[in-house]
Amino acid sequence: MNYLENLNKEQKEAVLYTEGPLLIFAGAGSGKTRVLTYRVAYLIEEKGVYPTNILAITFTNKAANEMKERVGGLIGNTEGMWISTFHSACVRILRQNIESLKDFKKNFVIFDTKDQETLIKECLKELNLNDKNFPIRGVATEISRAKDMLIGPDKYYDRNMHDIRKRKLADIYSLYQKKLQKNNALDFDDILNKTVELLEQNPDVLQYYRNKFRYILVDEYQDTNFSQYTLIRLLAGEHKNLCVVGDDDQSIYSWRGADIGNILNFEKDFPGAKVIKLEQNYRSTQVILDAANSVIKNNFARKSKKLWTQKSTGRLIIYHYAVDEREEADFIMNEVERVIAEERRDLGDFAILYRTNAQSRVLEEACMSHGLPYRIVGGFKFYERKEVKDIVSYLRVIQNPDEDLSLKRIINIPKRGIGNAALDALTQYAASKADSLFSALLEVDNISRVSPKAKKGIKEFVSIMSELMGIAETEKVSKLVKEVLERTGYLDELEKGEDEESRTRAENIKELLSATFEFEALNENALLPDFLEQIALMSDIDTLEEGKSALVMMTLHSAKGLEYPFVFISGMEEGVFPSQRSYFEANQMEEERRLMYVGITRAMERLYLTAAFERTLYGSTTYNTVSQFIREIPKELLIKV
DNA sequence: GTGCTAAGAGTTTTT
DNA sequence: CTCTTAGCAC
Repeated sequence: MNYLENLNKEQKEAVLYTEGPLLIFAGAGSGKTRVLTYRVAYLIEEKGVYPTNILAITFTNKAANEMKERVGGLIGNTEGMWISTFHSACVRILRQNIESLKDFKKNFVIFDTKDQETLIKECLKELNLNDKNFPIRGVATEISRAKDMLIGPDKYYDRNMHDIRKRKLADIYSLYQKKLQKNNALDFDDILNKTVELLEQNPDVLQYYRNKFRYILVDEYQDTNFSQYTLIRLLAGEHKNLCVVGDDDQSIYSWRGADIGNILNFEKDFPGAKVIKLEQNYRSTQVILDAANSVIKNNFARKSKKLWTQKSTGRLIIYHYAVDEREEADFIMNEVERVIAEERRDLGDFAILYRTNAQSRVLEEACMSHGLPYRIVGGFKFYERKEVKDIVSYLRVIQNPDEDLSLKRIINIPKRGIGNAALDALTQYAASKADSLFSALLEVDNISRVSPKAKKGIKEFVSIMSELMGIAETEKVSKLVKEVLERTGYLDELEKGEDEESRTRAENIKELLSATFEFEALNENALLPDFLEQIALMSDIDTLEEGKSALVMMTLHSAKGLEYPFVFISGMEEGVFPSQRSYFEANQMEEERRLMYVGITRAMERLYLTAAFERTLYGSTTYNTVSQFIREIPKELLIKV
């Protein structure tokens, strides 16, 4: 196989070592994706492994698609292989098997963060708890952390009996789970947890998938949480043909439950595991690597490794200390323009990174005033916009009429004269019959407390919905969305509005429609559940189109796995980066440092670090000192301009 | 039941 | 500072 010639000694070893547990420590830019894709190709072409016996897990859909493409490039096609994120793979397993868990039906929907918050709010109300003592986001995080650890409501209660507040939290958690079940909905965490539950409780299902996935690869293993780890152990526990790739220095998701211990303990978990370190970097210049190495060596909790390259020393790192954030942004834009003019580079060669999304605004304004085309990853989420979510809610009710949450959202959109009074009566009626809100709508004639006006509206709504449900059976998603827009009069109403806002909303709706066409072009026989799943599990970075000639801006987190010839890291100030909130704990500060390490190693040719003396963020002005991470870079690597 | 205004709360990172 | 929510008047 001639393509093995393209690999260095360690990479080759990693590709050829196919049987038994293998841990690959892959430093930034060390050709990790190349190893993974060659490994898959090698398994199939040389070892005669069936594509259907391969499971490759990545963290984003973007990474999964990239891997599919590259494997396809090596061996022709990737049919039969499962190359996907944890979440997509689990949804796929659950769609087949969730009914053996009894609590859920095949047509379940996925609740995003916003839906979760709405549901928790309902729980608080029912339990007479106020959101002062139980801030919704805080409760959501607490529940999510418990779920990451596979701790259910009962176990959570048992563990925290001594703590009055946490006992209440256990009540919320428990009610929250009941409500999810009633809505026939899973949140992000449950997608993983229910899969674990399914496999643990059904030996035959587990055996099926163990036999099916003879070879398992997991990318970004340092970012796995306990439930993902458990899932992998379940699937790989028998044959142990498990290859995990990761870099403890790039673990930046502990706040999401990721446990760096999973990668550090791999050799204990899988005795006899082979360990390979990839330290040769193919991405960056020596200067950039020296900076990265010297920053990360301040961390204690890590496996020692050192990136090196055969590339030239490269240019020094440019550090600019600006007066304020506007001047900082201006400096960046001027520099971009200068380099483009003098060195004939493309705008797409530049990326600007920052710690928080809130920092993007000034940069965006600067791009506009300089007339530079730009793309921002994240921040605004297309599918969380009001108008888009409205239409998606229609689709969700069509797929799963049990889902009260979306139903409540859309029942009076556009206005049908169904107000709170009617909704209360309906909710109570549904509760008394322990049935869904939708079923109460069908029996509205039996509910005396609903006004005639509301009854008329409800009947109208029900008839529209049943028509749409019929359409969903036979038609494609794009056609369905069109019908939703038409029959509900949603788009009409927006187009009547003369103001700017109505116009952008109408545009967003049209964008949603074109998203359905795109979806159909890529997924031939895909149906409504597939579409809803895709949009629910889509991450910001998945929407980044590559090869476009535009300046890219994103958070440091989003930038992981990407590379750009020119990288700017802005807001290099204490309190901004590292973030204020990381001061309390040493391991949080180490995580910030890893984030810095990730940021630095995105740069191929040149790195810029910028800070501002005065910064206005969230309406108040602060004066911060320069980030400690700049001081951790040897002076001789920096030029101050 | 709808629509407006005023006050209040929350701002790290996200599958 | 901005977005959301709650309360009030029609």
